[in-house]
Amino acid sequence: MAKIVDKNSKRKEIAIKCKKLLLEKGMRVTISELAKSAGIGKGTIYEYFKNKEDIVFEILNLLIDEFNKELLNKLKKTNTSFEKLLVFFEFFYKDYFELQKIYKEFLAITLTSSNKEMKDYATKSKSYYYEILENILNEGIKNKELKKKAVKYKKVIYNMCEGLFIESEVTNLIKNREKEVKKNIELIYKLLKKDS
Amino acid sequence: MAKIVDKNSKRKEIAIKCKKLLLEKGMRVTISELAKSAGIGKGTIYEYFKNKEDIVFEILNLLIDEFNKELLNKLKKTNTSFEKLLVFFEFFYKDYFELQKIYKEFLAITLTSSNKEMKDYATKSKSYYYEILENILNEGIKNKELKKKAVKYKKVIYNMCEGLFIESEVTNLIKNREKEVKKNIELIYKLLKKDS
Amino acid sequence: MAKIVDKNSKRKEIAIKCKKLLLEKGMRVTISELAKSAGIGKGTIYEYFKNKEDIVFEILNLLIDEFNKELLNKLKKTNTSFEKLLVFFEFFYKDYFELQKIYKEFLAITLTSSNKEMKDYATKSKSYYYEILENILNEGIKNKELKKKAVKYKKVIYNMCEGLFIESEVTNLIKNREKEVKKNIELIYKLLKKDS
Amino acid sequence: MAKIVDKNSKRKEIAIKCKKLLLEKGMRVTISELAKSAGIGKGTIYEYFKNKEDIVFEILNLLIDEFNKELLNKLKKTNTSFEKLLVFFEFFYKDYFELQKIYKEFLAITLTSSNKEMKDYATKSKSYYYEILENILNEGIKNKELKKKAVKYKKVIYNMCEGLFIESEVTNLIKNREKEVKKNIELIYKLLKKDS
DNA sequence: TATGAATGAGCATTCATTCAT
DNA sequence: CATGAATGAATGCTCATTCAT
Repeated sequence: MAKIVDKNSKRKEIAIKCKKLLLEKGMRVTISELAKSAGIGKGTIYEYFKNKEDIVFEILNLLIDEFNKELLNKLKKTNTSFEKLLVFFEFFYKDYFELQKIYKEFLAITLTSSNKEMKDYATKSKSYYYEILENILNEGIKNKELKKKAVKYKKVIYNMCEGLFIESEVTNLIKNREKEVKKNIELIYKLLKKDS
Repeated sequence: MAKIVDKNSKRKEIAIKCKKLLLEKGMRVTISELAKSAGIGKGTIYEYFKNKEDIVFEILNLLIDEFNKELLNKLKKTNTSFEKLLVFFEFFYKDYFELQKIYKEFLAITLTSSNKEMKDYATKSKSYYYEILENILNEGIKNKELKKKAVKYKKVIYNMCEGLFIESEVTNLIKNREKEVKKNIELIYKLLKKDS
Repeated sequence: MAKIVDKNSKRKEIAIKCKKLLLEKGMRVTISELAKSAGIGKGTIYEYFKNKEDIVFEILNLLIDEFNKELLNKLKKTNTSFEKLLVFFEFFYKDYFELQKIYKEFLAITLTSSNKEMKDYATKSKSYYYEILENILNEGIKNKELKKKAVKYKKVIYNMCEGLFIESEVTNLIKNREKEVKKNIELIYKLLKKDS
Repeated sequence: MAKIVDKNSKRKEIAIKCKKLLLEKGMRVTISELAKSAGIGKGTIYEYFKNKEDIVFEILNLLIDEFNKELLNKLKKTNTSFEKLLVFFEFFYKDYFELQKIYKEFLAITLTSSNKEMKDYATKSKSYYYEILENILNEGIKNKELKKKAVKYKKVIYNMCEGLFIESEVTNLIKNREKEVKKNIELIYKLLKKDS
């Protein structure tokens, strides 16, 4: 009998080994490079992944899973809803520096190609963050920190931050992204604060 | 001196002739195609433009200038600051449908490559829109439609819309983009209205 | 000795299981697919067959054996030598439709690669058909249907049909292959008929 | 002004330079090899040919044109229709040795892929040879060498030879192809001779 | 004996850019 | 000034075969 390999765990294993290179090179990384960085042959990649997109996607998933786990951890350690909001956004911009590069590539690809799987993934992913945001806002409402209608503003808040991310990547208008994000969240927050 | 002016006007002339093709084919257009559509030789492109980016960029400029001109026209025909806000964003999403395709590609490129010129351009461009937005908000304040602090929210408003654009392109979460944008602008607007 | 017999019968067994797939996919079938269709591992193929050619070849043998058996059956049911001639050729063109696809691929490979085994096989196979044809013609002579020299024309007859097969596959000149073959056999037949 | 090149004559020129290599390597030749053998860059091939098939096809055309020209020359130098028949077939088998290899590849390709252009070409080509054959037979009839109905046998004759070609390539049954062809043509000829 | 995981050679094609004319 | 012919780097993917278990 031949060695039996758990295809799924091997996928993960390869993905993990390729993580660093993808973060360095972005989508421009070649299959050859990925294979080398994983210490396997080019053909082996195709034993575990359908095509280049498939492996890049797997690594992306890996990174985002890590990110989400840590995000939840960080959120637990905060008290007020405002703090939570800040953590929510600063986390991505400040702590997960690596992920931003990939996220940019992900955005770039999803904006130009119309890959259904990526779109589905983005949908699922964004829904997840909306949920977290909703929970934060609802908690704030419950704690009398925020007006009742605050929860309606989750899209405003999230997309403002997304927009700021784009702005900070695409223009020279933002010197200090963390400050800028904080400042604008504060602005919104002021309007949503109870008794403002 | 005369030469430089000529060079510049020829640049414009070529760009104008290539406008349609760029809108059709997006950034994937080839130099050969552009040259043919301008009725000139491939080599001639390189007499007037440094490289492919340069010409694509020139055409982009042209398109955005047109867009801006029409935007100002539309804004003149509106009355309240709220109307103006709506026009400001709907214009791009609804009326300038073609431009969106290019804009997506522009975003995709600027997000991944770090082309200084494109960044400068995006900076200039965004500043310009911020200015318009500021004017709208100031006018609203002057007309007692908006609270005094409303003007501080220009970044919130703009980037929320940018974020919504991304969301509508990248996820399946938005069925009707115009409605969604309107809804969220209304939400912000409520908070910024005088006596809200 | 026993082992060798086992090896051989296992070869046949595998070949039988792969028959359908080869007819479906032609020579472009992959070893993986063949192994799967035989319900065995890829490596096991190489226990029983030297290489891909070897297994494809074995299956081909199998198919042609079947063909030959049925051909003889059909021939038994005919009376005149002319009928037999028609059956002989129409059988392949009309009844064994699937086999033609493989035969074409077989021809293509044997024409380009110079595989000794395939050549030997083709030699054996063609000799066999020549023999059948010779028998038919001799019978016709015995029955006073054909001139004595008719048997010399076996190569003329056979290869004319082979040539017509190629023509019908490679050009647009033949609309109805069966008719064309019949027509040309008739032409030859007229010349070979006793008292023509 | 740039150097102006007659695309069509350059095509021919490249094809001529690649002729030898194609004859040596057959369809398995690579674009790189062809380019090198023509002393040009790989990309230049694609300036003059749509794809690999296109260039191979062009070279094939070239070879067959040469062949046809020489064939007509040879035919002029013969007297009786029987001689002409022999020349017609021996020419290909004996004199145009190179062409056979390519013809085999051509057959192989046309048998497996269903390239419309190649099929059209084969149709045109075969029609041309049928015409020559028809002329030979008609001349023989006019000269009282052949029976009137002889012309009907052009397909029989041609395809018999085609079949013999295949047989000689694919089996070991034919030691001396020229003799075999001659023998079988003689057989047919005897039947078609006036007063046979 | 059976397996299937691992392998890597092999190849057509595109296109921005250059530069000789 | 204008041209367009020439270029060649760059890359994803397949699949027959091997061999460790």
